[in-house]
Amino acid sequence: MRLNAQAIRILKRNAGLTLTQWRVIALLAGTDCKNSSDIERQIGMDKGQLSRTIRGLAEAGYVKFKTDAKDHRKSNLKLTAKAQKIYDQTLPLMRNRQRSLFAHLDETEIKAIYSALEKLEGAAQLSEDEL
Amino acid sequence: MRLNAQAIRILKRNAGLTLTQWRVIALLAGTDCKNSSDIERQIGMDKGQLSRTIRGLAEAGYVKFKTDAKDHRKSNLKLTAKAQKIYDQTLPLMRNRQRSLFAHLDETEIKAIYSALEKLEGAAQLSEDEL
DNA sequence: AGAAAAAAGTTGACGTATCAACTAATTTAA
DNA sequence: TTAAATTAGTTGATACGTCAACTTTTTTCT
Repeated sequence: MRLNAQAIRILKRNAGLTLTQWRVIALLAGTDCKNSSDIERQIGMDKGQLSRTIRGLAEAGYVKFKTDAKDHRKSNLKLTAKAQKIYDQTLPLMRNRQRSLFAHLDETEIKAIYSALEKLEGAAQLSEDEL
Repeated sequence: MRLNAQAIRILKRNAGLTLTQWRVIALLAGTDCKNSSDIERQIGMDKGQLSRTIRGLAEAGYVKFKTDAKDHRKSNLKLTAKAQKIYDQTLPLMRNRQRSLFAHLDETEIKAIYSALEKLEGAAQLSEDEL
């Protein structure tokens, strides 16, 4: 989407990260998400893509993972210091962008968008049989 | 996007087409677009993807193309009878879907969405320097 | 306890979006 | 008229989104 083009450039130039890499790092840094499934639940991202993204982050030295002691299916993720540093540096940039994007919309518009998108998603989930 | 999931299923099941293939066929059938650049201008689709989509359509026997007599860079596209038939069969299905999607939104919401998306696109095009 | 179901992750496949470099043909402008 | 710029289209690369099949481990149910 064009809407993300700016974010993508910022991330690439300032952090050397892709958008999905950023999202994962941001969730690990800023929420209590600990493993792949937590992230999946939080943002509804595909398991498969998540798996590959995390592997990429691990290979690039941004996360380490260790199998959960109690549930051997899970592996708990932890950001490295390197990742934490980049996160701290990059977050303000992303916040600014977010602000400047939504600065052009008034409250009504923002509400309308969210409500309309919700309805559209709902309608989009009807099965074809009902058409 | 999830919003397209339904369209994708309809196209796959009823026409054996992908979404981009459908879009190209629909433009060739329903507008005066004649070549790749026309389509590009009409829906802002990427040249490269367009080129590959058209090649795919040609290989599947949906379009034929012939170099323009006056401008040898252009190739004029023409739907085959096969494509035209599928288009005629599929258009009603897609129209129904479109209607049922937007049926859930009132006039105000639709306007708000369009206006908000326009503003967002505008804001998204500012260069990072202005942040 | 043992079978069946569910959850966590991995991997493969395909489609879509975007950017960039490139060739060939045409237009423009010096 | 010739050199430079533009336009049409192709090809390669990378990222993203979604679906499906599969393994391993845990939970549920009887």
